[in-house]
Amino acid sequence: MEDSLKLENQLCFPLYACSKEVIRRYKPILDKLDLTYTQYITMMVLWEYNDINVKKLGDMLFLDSGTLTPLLKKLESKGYITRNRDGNDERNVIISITKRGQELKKEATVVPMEIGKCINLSKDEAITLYKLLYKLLGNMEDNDV
Amino acid sequence: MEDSLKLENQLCFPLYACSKEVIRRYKPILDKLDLTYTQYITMMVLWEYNDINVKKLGDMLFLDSGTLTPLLKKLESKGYITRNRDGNDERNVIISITKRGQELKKEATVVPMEIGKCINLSKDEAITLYKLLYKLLGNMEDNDV
DNA sequence: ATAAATTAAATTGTGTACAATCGAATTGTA
DNA sequence: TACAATTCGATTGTACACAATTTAATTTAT
Repeated sequence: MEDSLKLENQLCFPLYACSKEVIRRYKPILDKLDLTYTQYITMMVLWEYNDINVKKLGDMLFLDSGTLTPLLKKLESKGYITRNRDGNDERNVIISITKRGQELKKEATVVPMEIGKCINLSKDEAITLYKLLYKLLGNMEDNDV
Repeated sequence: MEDSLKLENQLCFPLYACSKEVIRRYKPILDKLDLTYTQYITMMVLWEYNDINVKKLGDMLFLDSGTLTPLLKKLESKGYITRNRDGNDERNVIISITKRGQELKKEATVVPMEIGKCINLSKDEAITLYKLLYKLLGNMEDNDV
């Protein structure tokens, strides 16, 4: 009972530590693209979908407008995206990737491999971890919708 | 090749999202103790060791002095810890738990169970996830020491 | 048709995170 | 024993993260 308050018996702590450490490994790689990790995952969504509004982007990335608004303004100032109100519904701001943003994808192709090297898990381990993390994400979503 | 830059094919992203979501589940529980998540894991170390210097605390929590210094000052202002220079080596600041900090542990005993409810993984799944996360942490440490 | 409710983004405020740098204390070495 | 290198904590600056609130636009219900 007492032991449940030991750091080593927590599941959340290694989750938190791993997340931070992996992101720290991204930094020197992403520095070359002049992107932070959060900007990088935002660009990943746009590389796939080209256009998306802030709300949907936030749902996909688990981020709210307080985080995204300044981040998107920064990406806009770098010329990777544009921000425009939706003519059909002026409440929405549609984020669109620019040509320059598209081009950035080519430079980013090396990133996943570089990260894979320092992650250094077997295919099986990576798949197991991946599935458990998504299961956990799903469990938590069930719990508060 | 192209697909490696899709969000859904990343291992880091669910790690990052899970970490944030779990910590968000801690918030309403820890609010009752007037602790943030980072303050909570700091207290967990002190509940176990009573005294520790900032350097060792940072090594355990994967946090640096830039994060810990203001956080420890806040815990000090709440009366849960004290901060004193080490007489033997004035470079070190020793963090010690106070009586009030010890008492907080009793109130915190419910926290792990509350969190367990929303994590909602089987024992086996939790153990597998735990081991994989620590393995990953280990792999990354090997890679840059 | 219009007031009330809802929705989306932006803003504000607090709290991390961490790289880079600084200053004081300590240690290693010529 | 000086003095260079190292170590530790604090500080500064940038970038999230998110709760709570605000503002504007849209939808719903009367």
